Amino acid sequence: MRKAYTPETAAADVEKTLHVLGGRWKLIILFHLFGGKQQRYSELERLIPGISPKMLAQQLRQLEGDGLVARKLYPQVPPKVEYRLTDWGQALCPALDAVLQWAEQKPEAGAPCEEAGS
Amino acid sequence: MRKAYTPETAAADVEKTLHVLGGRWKLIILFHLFGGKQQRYSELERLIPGISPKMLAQQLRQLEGDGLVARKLYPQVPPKVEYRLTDWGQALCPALDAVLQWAEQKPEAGAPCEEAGS
DNA sequence: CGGTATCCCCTACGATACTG
DNA sequence: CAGTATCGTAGGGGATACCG
Repeated sequence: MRKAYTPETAAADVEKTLHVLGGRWKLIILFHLFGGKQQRYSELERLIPGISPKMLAQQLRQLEGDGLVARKLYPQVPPKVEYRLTDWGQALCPALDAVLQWAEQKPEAGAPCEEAGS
Repeated sequence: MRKAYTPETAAADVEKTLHVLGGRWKLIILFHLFGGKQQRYSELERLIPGISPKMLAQQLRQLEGDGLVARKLYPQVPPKVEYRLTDWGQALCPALDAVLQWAEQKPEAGAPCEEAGS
């Protein structure tokens, strides 16, 4: 059974969730990891033009801390680190798809739907 | 047929969409309008403790500009304004529900799922 | 009643230099 | 290779006062 939501609790829960995705680069990182892809730190840096090492590391740490991304360190020299999605992180995909589908439904600015009704 | 997405375009589209919901109070406002509810400005102010008139007006303007909320002005004195969701705004509900369902799936911190696998 | 206008602050973000 | 440390900035948000 689902939780019972009031406007406040529902909003707070969604807000907390969106905060997890709220970083400037997090979605880009996630989309580079969807589908079971594993990427090294330097690979992500290359795939995401414009990101600074500080931001990449920070966003990855936060995603890791929030349980979306798993970090695998190979104890060798030179160091090697791979990032992948956790099961839960991968499970984000359908939810984001729902968001995208909603965005695609947006009526054009000049569409007669909303204006006609009033 | 759905659009074709690369990691960049998908991330950018989701980002744009989440930006629409990104204000500090927007989700709270939306959840107070879901289900066809109409609310006056002062009613929203009362329903949302802590919000300042500036923020309420600003967030409503942005939601209106993004096409989620419709503003209905009754030209009378004293003035009366009612806010409701557009059809598209109401259609957000299932997408947010998908997000909430995903959030509810989050495994507990100590759960053995992720640790055991590696 | 239903808002603006103004001022201040804080945090996310960016650039750059450096390190185990 | 895979990161930290440090400094600087922009704008989103909060408190308050005022207006048609």
